[in-house]
This record gives sequence, C-alpha cells and structure tokens, in this order.
Amino acid sequence: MKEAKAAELSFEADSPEATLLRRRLMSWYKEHARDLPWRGVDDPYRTWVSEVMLQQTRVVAVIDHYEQFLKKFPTLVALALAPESSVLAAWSGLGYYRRARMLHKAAKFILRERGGVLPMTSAELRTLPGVGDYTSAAIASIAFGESIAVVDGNVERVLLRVTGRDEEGTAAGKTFVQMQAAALVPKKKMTETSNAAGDHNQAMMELGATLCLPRTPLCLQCPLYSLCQTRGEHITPKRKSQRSLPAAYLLSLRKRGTLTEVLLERRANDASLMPGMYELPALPQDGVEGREPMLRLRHSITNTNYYVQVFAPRGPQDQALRRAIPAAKNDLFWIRTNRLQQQPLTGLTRKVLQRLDVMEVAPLRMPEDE
DNA sequence: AACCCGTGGTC
DNA sequence: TGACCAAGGGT
Repeated sequence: MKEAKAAELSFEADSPEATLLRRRLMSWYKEHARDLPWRGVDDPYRTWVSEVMLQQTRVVAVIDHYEQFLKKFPTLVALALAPESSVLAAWSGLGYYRRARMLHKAAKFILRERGGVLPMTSAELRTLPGVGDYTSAAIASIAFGESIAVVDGNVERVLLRVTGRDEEGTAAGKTFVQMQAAALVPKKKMTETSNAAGDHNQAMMELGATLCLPRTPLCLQCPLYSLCQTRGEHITPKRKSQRSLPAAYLLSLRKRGTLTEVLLERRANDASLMPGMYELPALPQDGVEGREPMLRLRHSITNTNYYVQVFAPRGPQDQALRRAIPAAKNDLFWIRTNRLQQQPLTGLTRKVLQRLDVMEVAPLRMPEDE
C-alpha cells in the first residue's frame, strides 16, 4: 500500500497557472519591494558588485559596504587598477574574502581583454572568476534584461513550498527547481521602461527573503497563498554542530610624534582562512589568566562562536603581555591608525579597533547629505 | 558530491 | 549560551 503523499504542483511554461503566479508575484513586488541601494541602478558594474557581495551574505551587511566600496572604486577600470590590498580593505567585515580577490581578478581581466566592458550575456559572464550559475543569471537578467531564471536559496525554498516537492538538497530537487524557475521566468524582452525577467527574478528572491522565510513563513501575507501546496511546511537538512572557544588578543599602541601606531600581525599567505590579512596578535589563553580585558565580545567564524577578550598593556613597563608573543615573529607590523582604512583587516580586528575608537568608523553618508 | 570559506543578528 | 543561517562559488 502506498503512503499518503502531499499534493504536488508543476508549472508548465505559458500555462494559465504560470501566468497567474507571475502576475500575483509582480503586483505584490511592485508594492512591497524594499528600497535597496542597488535597485534601479543603470550600471552593470554596480549590479555585478552587489550580486557578488550578496553571495551568502545578509542584505544589511552588504548595505554597510556597498556604498563605501563604490565610492572607492566607482568604475570597473578603477577597480581593475587598484592594488588588491585596498580591495580587501574595502571588503573587510564582509567575509568570504576570496570573492573580493576574484572580483578584482575578473575586473583586471575585463580591462585587459575586453576594453573594460562587462560581458552582456549570462554565458559569457559565467566564465568570469567568482561568477557562477546564480550570479551570471542575476547580472544578465537584472542589468541586461536576458530571459534567464535565477535560482538562489530563496527561489529554491519558494518553489519547493509552492509546488509541494520534498526534495531539499537532493540533485533531483535541484534539477526540478531549475526547470520550474525556467518555466516561470517571463520571456518578454527588456524595454526602455520595463525589465520583466529581471524584476521577476528579484521578486522571487524578495518573496523568499521577506515572507517565505525558512523558519516562520508569513503565509497570510503571501501573494501566492492560494496557489501554494504546502503553506509553510519545509524540512531543512541538519547542519554541523557549533562549538564555542575562548580567544585572546593583544592591543598594543605606541606614539610616534602626533601619530599613533597599532601592532598587527599578518596572516600567512597559505593560511586557509583569511590568508594575508592583518589582525591583532593572538595571546595564549594561559598568558592572560587573572587579567581584566578591556573588551569582551562574541565573534562567529563558520561553525565556531569565539568568546573574545582583548587585553592592553597597563603601562610602558608592562612587558608581561608582550612577552606572551613569540619574539621571533617577522610578520608583526606597526601600522599607523590613520591608515587602518587602507589595510586588509580581518572582520574581528576591524570590529575591535572600531569599538575601541582606535579606528574611525567610516560614515555611511557625507555630512552635507543631511 | 562534499567540503571549505566569514559574519552577526536573533531567539 | 548555543544554534541557526543569508541574493554561492570553487575545488
């Protein structure tokens, strides 16, 4: 005897059901789309930057970096001509630093091989480093109006729920979602005033990001409620368990005339995590017993929650902390605090230095904008 | 295919 | 506190 199975739905291109979903989705999107800095920009370079930043990264974190990054690198050529360290510096705090390296590498390639003009098709975009299936489709549809479906984590969740499939994470589920997304994306060409495919793709993602949430979907507000087979049921795969670890760092400052310098350590180039980036020197846990930290904070890296303490020498003659750091290290540098914005700092180091007012927090807007 | 790469808000 | 996880890509 067969087990009872939930109803399933499958969309055919150009079917009445597909048309209905598109219409409901778009009319909802027109009213509820968030006003994000990269929405409505008419510059493929900016779309590219925003899409790379958004890979596995929360919108709020991207908002914090997007404007600063584009102020520093306003054009593809500006990015291509910049040193990699300054690109990493602008990326500091966003994580997945390989994205910044690949973005920079791709910009240099485009300047050298294509006269600085970004490719206009998903197929060509797909060949760039750091541009995969998702990002190539996103840029091609949003910036150039190509009728190609975007599939990200949001789209996958929305479509599995709407259709009632229970194949999360499987290869068959991936294929099914890709087919469904392709059947739903409008074929209409971009015009002067409208971009059907780009808007549809953004609307699918917007629905997943704001209503069709992983844990607690807001089904009663959903424009697809009457079409939806599950109305919220959704199984997610188990993830690796988290762990917690203590960590201690040294904050060492010195004066050079009117300037202040801070001691930083450069991570090894062959480190798997954040290679070549600068951070406060780490202190062994047993070297800080009984001392009072000047700052405590939590910092999460992948599957680890670090409970971080930052220590500073109590005076010029307090050598105990300095001695805790092996003297033989040749990767220690005194960095002027007014140059920290130009340094590729790890996210934790940037956060600590900003929190302790050693490093200025770059303003999001200029004062004259107020 | 499975694993690795960063981060921080939230509950 | 520990756990969850977000507009993925590369290997």
